[in-house]
Amino acid sequence: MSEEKNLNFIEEIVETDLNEGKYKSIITRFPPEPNGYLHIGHSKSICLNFGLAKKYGGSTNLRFDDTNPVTEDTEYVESIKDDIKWLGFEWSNEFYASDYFDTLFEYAVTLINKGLAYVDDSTSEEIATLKGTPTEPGKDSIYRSRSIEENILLFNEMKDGKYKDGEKVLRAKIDMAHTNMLMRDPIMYRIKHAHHHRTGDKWCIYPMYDFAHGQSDSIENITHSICTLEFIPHRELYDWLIEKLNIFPSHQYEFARLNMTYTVMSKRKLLQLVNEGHVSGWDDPRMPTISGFRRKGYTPLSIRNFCDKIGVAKRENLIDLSLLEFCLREDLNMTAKRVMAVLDPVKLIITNYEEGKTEMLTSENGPDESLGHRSIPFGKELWIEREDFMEEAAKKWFRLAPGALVRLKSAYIVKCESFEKDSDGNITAIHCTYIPESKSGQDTSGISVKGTIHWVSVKHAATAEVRLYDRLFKSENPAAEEGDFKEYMNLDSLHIINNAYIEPSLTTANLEDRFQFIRKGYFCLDKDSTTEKLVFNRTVTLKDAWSKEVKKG
RNA sequence: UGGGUUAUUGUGUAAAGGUAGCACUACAGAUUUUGAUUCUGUCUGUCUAGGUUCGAAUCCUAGUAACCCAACCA
Repeated sequence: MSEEKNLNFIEEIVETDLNEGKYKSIITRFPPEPNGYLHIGHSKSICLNFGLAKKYGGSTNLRFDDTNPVTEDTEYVESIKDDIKWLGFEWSNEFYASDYFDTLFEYAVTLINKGLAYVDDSTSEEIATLKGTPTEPGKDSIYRSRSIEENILLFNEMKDGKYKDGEKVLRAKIDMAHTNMLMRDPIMYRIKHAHHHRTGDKWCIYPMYDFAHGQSDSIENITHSICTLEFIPHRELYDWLIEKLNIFPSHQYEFARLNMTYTVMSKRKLLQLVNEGHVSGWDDPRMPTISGFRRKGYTPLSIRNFCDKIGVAKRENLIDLSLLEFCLREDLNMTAKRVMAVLDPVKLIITNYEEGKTEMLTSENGPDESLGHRSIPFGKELWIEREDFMEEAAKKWFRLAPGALVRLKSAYIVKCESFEKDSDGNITAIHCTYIPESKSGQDTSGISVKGTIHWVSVKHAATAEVRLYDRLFKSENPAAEEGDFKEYMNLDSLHIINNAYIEPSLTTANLEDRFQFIRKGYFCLDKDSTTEKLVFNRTVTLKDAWSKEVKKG
């Protein structure tokens, strides 16, 4: 019945559940821990969870998994909300695991009363030792046989702050010889005399992930609790707790997390890059964080399309960065306004053009008519790109060289007559003549040229700082390399151009605007911009067939 | 050496016993006032070995490889 739909395995599960009447509608959740910024991997999960609810008419909760007060902060809560909104999703409810601390405490008491939980006074080392290894069974703690009454008393004392951090824990009583390590009497509660960003100092005991997550899902009537592969072993415990507590049976499903070439995706590693100053912050445009991509000029649509294309499955993957860039260019190509900017300038002088004359030329803002037109000032002296001139033309060279003709975009065809060099051999000026009949849009010259180059009028140019970003890592998969992942960083990942020349229309650019600097790439204004100094970030380069031609030799 | 999960072209993902498809990448060509875009075309694949079947990526058996699990993290 769904032959042409090509559903992913989770959509198939949802459709089956819906068709069989297991649920009337579905509820999913996105459950970040507020201890860091969201990255592109999270956007896969966000698109999956929110996308599922949208597709099947359900709803999605945003739930902060804030069970560890020492690593969490409201700064992260705010950034996470911003990122999800920016991506274009709306949650039905904003919840916190900490909303359920009272309920969770009652659940723990229930388990104690059923003889399924006990207070253990062992140190963490003792607990680790008695836990055994994957190949050897663990051993029971001497505290495992405490009476229900004693456990209730002790657990309440834990809550009341009678004990110091680490003195006692509450554990589920399952099976110390279980083949699944997580079932060997997992810790449910630990003592942490720490200030929580939401509950303040109300609690000094906090539930572990396993004792909070499934129950939170259950409380919210989550039908499909979707997480990544490394949580597969947790599912058995997830189900065990729901069964013993006899609460709404949410179900956990696991998919493979996103990995991408030339970057790292673990929060720990990203935090390290920030803390050690390898990048300027979580939103450094080289970071794979959502805020980093946003600052770099990525669009929400491009990221959503990307998440759509990569699919959802259970095998380990390493997605080509080029697919993300394809999705980006696909979007930007349709929407970005075309403008001209010269990043590495050299002066071009039109010897037969009237001194001091300014001509306003009309240029289209993009391939789509709806983007409209603008006028650009043209004059006798122009800045052009240094790399668009070659003293001795290479084969298949379509740009400027002595004697060669080239079209100045939206202006005239010029012919290179001569050039000047300084004592170091650098080109300092190029002298051309222009063909007055070749004016763009009213060309009667009958001349056709192979190359078109961009330019900015010297007299009218504004200046700007332009930041060119490259991949942060030289290795395709730095996390999988030998040694420290930071050894594989690309030390040349940021190139700053202090004085690029930009066409005057760019001086009124806004933060949300997207531009294509013709022939140079896509750019956007950076938040560091001031009225005195504009700063542009390169979002992504254009595809470049010429550089490949050059490499071929 | 225990348990769990996964193997389809360079990458990712479809095909639920019946033509191995799609996208990205790469390559070639056409168009182009962006060496962009657009358009056309080309290349490479079912982890291995057996078996069942008219027919196997799919079912069976035995291997192999990768990843996850021994935090009072999530």
